[in-house]
Amino acid sequence: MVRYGKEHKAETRRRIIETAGRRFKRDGIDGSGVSTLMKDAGLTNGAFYAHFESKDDLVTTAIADQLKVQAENVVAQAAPGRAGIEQIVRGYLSPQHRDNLGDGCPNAALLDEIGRCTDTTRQAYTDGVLVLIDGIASRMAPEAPSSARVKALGLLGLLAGTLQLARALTDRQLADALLEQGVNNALALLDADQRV
Amino acid sequence: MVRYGKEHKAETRRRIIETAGRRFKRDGIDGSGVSTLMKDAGLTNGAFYAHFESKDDLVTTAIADQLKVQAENVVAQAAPGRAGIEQIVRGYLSPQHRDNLGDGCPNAALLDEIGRCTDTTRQAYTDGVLVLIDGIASRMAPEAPSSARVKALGLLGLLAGTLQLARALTDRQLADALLEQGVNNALALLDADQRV
DNA sequence: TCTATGGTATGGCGAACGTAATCCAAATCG
DNA sequence: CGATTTGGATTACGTTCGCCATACCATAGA
Repeated sequence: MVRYGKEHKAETRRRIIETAGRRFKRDGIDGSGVSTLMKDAGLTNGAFYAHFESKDDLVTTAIADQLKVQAENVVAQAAPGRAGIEQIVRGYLSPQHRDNLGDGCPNAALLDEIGRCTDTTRQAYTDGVLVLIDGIASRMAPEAPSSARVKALGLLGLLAGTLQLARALTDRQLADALLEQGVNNALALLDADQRV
Repeated sequence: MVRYGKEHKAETRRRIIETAGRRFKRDGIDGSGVSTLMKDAGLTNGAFYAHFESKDDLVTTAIADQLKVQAENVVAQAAPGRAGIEQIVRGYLSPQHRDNLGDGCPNAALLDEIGRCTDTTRQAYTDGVLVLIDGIASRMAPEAPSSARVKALGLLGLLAGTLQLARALTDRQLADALLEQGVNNALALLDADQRV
């Protein structure tokens, strides 16, 4: 077994990606400096460029990683079919998720900032989100028509936007009510979809 | 009496607020420096602090202004009742709006960043968005039950999230399809609401 | 002309990204 | 098994750019 070899560097790289993902979600991409990101990983800023070409390189990698993890969680943890979707929706639009930026959905935390990123980053985002989307779509329409993907994207837009709005409001009661409304909206769309 | 006339300074301030609103929406809050913001207004950075206490002060003011203008546009331009809502929804989830950051909705452009702002800024956002929301709510349920406000917030969340998602995707055809799906979703919610 | 006012020009200070020069521990080889 | 090599990490630095402040100037009204 290699002791110092490839595993060491790969593990360090992984740690940077994971802690950076959390930091980006909490403080934003522009709001997170390289030296802070490295301190989060227990390193100093100079080591950064042995792992990534640039901050943008890390941003792209971290976003892809966040979406991958989220997709795995969806696939692994949620029940199949409509029951799984309802489970996902209720967990997503919960006060716990609203109040936990770091462990939460990267879409809700970063979506408008991602829209301003480089094409490379947005491409990685697009690829990553489609994997997540397919995990959701398979539960919305098991027969999987081509429109299922678009419907799942529509659902994700609703979820992310509602959560962002709940996070931005200072009135917590109103934010709570909005989350409930969001759950009702999401479920209503699913039911309307099945009726057609 | 005042030398330059009150109008002059007030007009300069207004110009800064308006150009800053556009810049924030295009480049983000963290992505916009004070000297850039002032250059946009045709001034140099030093003059900034004759008009605002700090960048945060401008951020708060600009967000409030953006929401005020948006609320006025909604009230002024959209027809009353359900027809007005449909008009708003179709305009909001249009490719034109998606491709025009600077003139677009401040919620879609800045929502997740606003969630990370100071309490003061978030309070100003909350106050401002509620005015906008009431303009929408009055068209959703003319009898105006207390839940109309929450329903309108739910709709705004759907609209903003869907538009953000459409902006982040690199696949334009998919983004177009998502916008259409968003329109259908929004209208379905309105109809479901009326049936109850 | 005198003075208040709005704006410019300039600068301090810190943080940002990125690049070395150096260090130290593990891996390899004679 | 000791010397050498390798490579990940540290420290330090350069440059740029961020926010914020102030000394000065130009203008317009009294």
